[in-house]
Amino acid sequence: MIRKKQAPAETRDRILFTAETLFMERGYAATSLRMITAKARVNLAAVNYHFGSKEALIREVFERRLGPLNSARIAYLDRLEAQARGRALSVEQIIEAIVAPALQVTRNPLAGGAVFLRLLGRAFSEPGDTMRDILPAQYRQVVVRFKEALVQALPQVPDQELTWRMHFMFGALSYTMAGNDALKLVATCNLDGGDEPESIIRRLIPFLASGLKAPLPGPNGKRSPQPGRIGSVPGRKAA
Amino acid sequence: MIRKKQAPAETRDRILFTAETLFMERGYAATSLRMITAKARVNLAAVNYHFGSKEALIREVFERRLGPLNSARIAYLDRLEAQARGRALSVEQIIEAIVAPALQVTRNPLAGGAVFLRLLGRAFSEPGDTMRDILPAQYRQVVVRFKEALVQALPQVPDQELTWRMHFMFGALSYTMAGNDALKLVATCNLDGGDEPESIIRRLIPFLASGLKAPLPGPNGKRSPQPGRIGSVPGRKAA
DNA sequence: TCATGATTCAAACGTTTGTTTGAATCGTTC
DNA sequence: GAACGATTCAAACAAACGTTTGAATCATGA
Repeated sequence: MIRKKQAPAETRDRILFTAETLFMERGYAATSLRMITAKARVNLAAVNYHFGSKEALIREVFERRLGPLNSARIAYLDRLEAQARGRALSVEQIIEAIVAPALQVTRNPLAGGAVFLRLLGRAFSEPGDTMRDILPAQYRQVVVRFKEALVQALPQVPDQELTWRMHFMFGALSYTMAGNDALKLVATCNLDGGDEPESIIRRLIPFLASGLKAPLPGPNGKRSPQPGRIGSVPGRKAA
Repeated sequence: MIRKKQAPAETRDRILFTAETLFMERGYAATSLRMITAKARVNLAAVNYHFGSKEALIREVFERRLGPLNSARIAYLDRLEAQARGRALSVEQIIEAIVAPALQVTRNPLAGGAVFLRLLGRAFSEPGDTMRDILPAQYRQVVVRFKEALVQALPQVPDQELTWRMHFMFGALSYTMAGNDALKLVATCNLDGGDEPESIIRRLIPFLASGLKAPLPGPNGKRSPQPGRIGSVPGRKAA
């Protein structure tokens, strides 16, 4: 007994799931609605019927995943702070509140699995007007909340410096989540067994924590520890 | 007296320059040849005449910039090692050899300026077969060379751990170079005067150096300093 | 001055794009 | 079982895509 019609709302979900994968594999602009509907085995017009347009589809792909993920991050941080009872959290704990919910996503295929995280990592460097609207709206709350926590944990780091270090952290984070193929480039040694999400994160947290806690350039911020102008050619005549 | 024909090879260069900008602003797949030729004020067929195809154009855009940049990085590292006369370089020096040539590119509009670096940062997370061929070929030499240098500078870090830390470093680096608009996201404070390339790099180097030099998880690498399984929910019942 | 090769140009090529249409088909309710 | 809104379907739409063509135009050396 084969069903000729799928269950209601099943077409919608299958489009979302397939689009998520294809956007990750080939990018937004390079993925056509015909690829999505063919792979999802739904009619071409179903996308415009259920979502209205291609842009509305990609927006939906992100919002249904990013909302819960970022809410989990904030909830994780809330619980840590409640446990600390007023004492400042460690930098490692704060970073853990960012990456642990993401790790849980990779463990749960129903929440998007690793596919969505790779898509998310790529979205951060995808240009175009589409992402410029979606990401800031979804992330503003998280950024403000974690910035406050980091100010508590690192009171000696000036505000502007901390903002940049958070920027660097999000860079390494989104790049790592993208599971970039350029990784194979760096891998001059075999990474056997060390590339599961959990072990990656165990390596990433100390790296980021040390970066955030890096010593400041100088007491007054005027001079840099290394002498000379950065970018100037080191003594050619000495060689 | 207006010239009706441009100087030879001027059309070629104008296509390269305009394509570089548009690929940066809108991405590869979302940029059409008609946009490029219209903005460059050349004929549509000029692209296929001078380059053969759209894919050959993007390849040319990258290769003419990336080759010199990576050669400069290796030359910079060579000079530092010659100056050191057998002594191991500091991690900060090695990182400087990576970012300083990039900084010089931003100072020289003829070498691509900041436009190419933003394009490059985005290319690392752009999917598709096109980039999968170009980037590894252009970067293999650099990666091997700098890995050797970092092994010297950080003999206590295991090979596999160092590979991952280099991966994180390239992540933060390419993300920063992309000058991502998500930066505005993190900026809850004003970054007045602190966003020139030079001052960004002065902040980036200590961050990355501290990350690379981060303490190892444990003497045998079995246990993590923070107790408990990462990703597990911190005591809900305690809150 | 004329012939030659390189380059530019307008126009068209065949595909593919996102979107729309109107009829067919479904599950549900009366 | 008839009627209904919701959904699916094949087909077509105009627009934009990368590419090709053949004639026009250029710079150059004989």
